[in-house]
Amino acid sequence: MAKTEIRKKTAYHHGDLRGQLLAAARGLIGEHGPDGFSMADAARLAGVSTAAPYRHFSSRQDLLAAVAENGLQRLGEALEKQASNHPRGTLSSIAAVMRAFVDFAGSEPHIFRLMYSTMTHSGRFRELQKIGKESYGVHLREIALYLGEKEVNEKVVRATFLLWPHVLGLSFLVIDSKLESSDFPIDIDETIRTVAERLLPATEQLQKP
Amino acid sequence: MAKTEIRKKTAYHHGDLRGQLLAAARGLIGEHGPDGFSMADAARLAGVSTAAPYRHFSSRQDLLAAVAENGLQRLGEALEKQASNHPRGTLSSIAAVMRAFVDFAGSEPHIFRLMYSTMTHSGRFRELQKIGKESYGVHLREIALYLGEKEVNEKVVRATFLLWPHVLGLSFLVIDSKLESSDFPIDIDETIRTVAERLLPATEQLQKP
DNA sequence: TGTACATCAGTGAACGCGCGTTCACTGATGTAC
DNA sequence: TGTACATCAGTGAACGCGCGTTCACTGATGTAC
Repeated sequence: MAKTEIRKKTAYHHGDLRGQLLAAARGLIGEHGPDGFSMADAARLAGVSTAAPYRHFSSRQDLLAAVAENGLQRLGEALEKQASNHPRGTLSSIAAVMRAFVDFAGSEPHIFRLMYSTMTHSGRFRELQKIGKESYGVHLREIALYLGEKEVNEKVVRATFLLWPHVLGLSFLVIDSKLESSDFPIDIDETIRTVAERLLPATEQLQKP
Repeated sequence: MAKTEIRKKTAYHHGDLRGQLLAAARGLIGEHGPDGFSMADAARLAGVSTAAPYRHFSSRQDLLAAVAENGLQRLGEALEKQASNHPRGTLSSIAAVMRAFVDFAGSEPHIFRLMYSTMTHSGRFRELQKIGKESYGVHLREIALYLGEKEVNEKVVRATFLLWPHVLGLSFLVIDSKLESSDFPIDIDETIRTVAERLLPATEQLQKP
């Protein structure tokens, strides 16, 4: 009985077709971008008829959104993992989380871009935003710990919004190889550390108004 | 003769079809995103046969790249204009340029995203990068003036790369309405000023290694 | 100024293509008794 | 445990569609003499 339930989830007719389609889509998008991905290709890659995907995803958009969702989830896990490699709530854990974010963008540029553009325009906006907050939540938590705050209050949010844009921007610069093609070498870790050191103390200043 | 030369550029058979196609593409992309734009639609909007665009753009990709190029040019002009509204090389002119960048992104999200994704993947990479540098150049110049440097040297580039990611990141946050949906209100101008004030002095520190 | 020729922007019809999606179906798995 | 029925994941063929692009063409404009 227990065994049956497991099989129901992991191996039915085909195995885990939903998962395989997701993986296929991830691969195709990762290589050729969202435009270079088609429902038919994904089906072919999974070794299945072109109609099969519609048992698991209601449309192409739906599968695309699932890929974005999956990316956000993996991003969240990557941040969590890096955070756990450092003493919590220190400058170095904050920097590590920032760095992990940038690295994710650099290693999966197409997926990363998809994640951030799907957020805006998908019908699954809310779901995606919820998951987005999970990865964003890692930042919030580290900064709350660093500032010695017990909850995510206004101060913590403001401090996070001081660092967050920088991380996002760095990510896009990395994707577009702007740092490499700069006339002078830019060290990402150094930049991140400087930014964190300089900006976190500014939180007080921001709170007044 | 002079009149003839002018007409040659502005009004031939159709008028300025190239310009009208560009405008049509801009409109379509601005409303529905790059995916919601087709060569046929652009031609229809310009009131012309579906084959006509190919006299001016060799392919869909080519027209897309032209839209991106045009966007970068307009962005550069917008930055220039804002800079000229403030005393040069001051914190307020730097902040104004940063703000203008974010505003552009907010007012033309699809075009903005296209600009930054086409940069990476178009065959016209180099042209786009050159124009990209024109807008980036406004930042560089203001910061050079602020730091009292006579040329764009390493110090200036490093300082710019300390602010630049922040601007880019803020832009994407604005596009995705992350600032509005934040639990606490975030003031863009305030954020920008704080970042500039805190980060510019860090340039010295960065130079050592 | 007038005529003959060259140029080239825009036409309209057509192409092949691959895609997203639908449909009635089949057959393996799960369930009730 | 065995049988009859229900479920539903995957099939394979087909659809209509709009698109990007090509082609031989036409006719207005520009140019040489």
